Amino acid sequence: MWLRVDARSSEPMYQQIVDQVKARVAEGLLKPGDRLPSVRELAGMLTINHNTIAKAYQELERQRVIEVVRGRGTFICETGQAWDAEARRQAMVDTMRKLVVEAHHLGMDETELLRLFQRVLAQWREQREGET
Amino acid sequence: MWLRVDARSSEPMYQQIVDQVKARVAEGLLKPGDRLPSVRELAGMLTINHNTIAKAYQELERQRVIEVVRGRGTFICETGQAWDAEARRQAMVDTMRKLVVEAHHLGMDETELLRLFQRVLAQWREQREGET
DNA sequence: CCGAGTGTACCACATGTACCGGTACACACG
DNA sequence: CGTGTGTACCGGTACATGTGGTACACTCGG
Repeated sequence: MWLRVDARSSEPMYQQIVDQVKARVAEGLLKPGDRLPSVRELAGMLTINHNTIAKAYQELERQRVIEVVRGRGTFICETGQAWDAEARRQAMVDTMRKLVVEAHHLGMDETELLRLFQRVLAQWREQREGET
Repeated sequence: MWLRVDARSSEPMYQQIVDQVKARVAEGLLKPGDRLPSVRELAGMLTINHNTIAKAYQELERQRVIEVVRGRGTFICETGQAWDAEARRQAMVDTMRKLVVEAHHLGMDETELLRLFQRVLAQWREQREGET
């Protein structure tokens, strides 16, 4: 199974689902048109309430990751269709700024920070190619 | 004044204080040995409760950003003394991974993402040099 | 020594919100 | 109509946040 949730995590279960689905899409394991399990089906698999799944799906739909068709199911949709792209891009910049500050407090050089980021990018590329 | 808090922000006020102090330190506007206002003094300036300031200071002390001397005040201490450096470094890696996923969903290439990060770094360096 | 100023440790309380579950409803398809 | 889909609503629990107040321990200068 490509989905796992931990009820004891500090991160809420619905958020874990959101993150994992987004990651699978980014990795290419979930492609546009693919259908996700129904809320009750997935709830049964994970033995949690279907409302928790529904909340995750609603968030994913808000982010234009999935498309919901009442009575039929939910499907992965094309990427790059985000309506709030500019706001989310700005949020990424804010996150990066915080990374720079945090790096400084950990005694990391700017060069080290950049190298770390490049390493994360490289690992991502490896994993993505390995699973495809 | 180098500190501003917004009570209506989704981010708690004590967290805003923590982030801003850390940013000022990283920028070099606050240097090791500099003294912060007392909890009651800063509370008066921002017209919020002293307990909120105390919470921010405790968090800053936990992260080894400031040093507390009972009866004297709080002072910026040297950087690179973090005790949980490894855990915080790992948290940075997790943040970077999420950035990669988010970039993909916004239709950003890995090259674009890297360039954006480099630009943030460059802006940071400019601002830091301009204010010093 | 005393007092003012410092951070700290409590407490009680109100507020808002996140989280999750149960139930019932609305829609699509065959 | 029945089954399967997502959705809306309500409620309970828990937690985070912020406030106000009080008291305590410490440092320093008078």
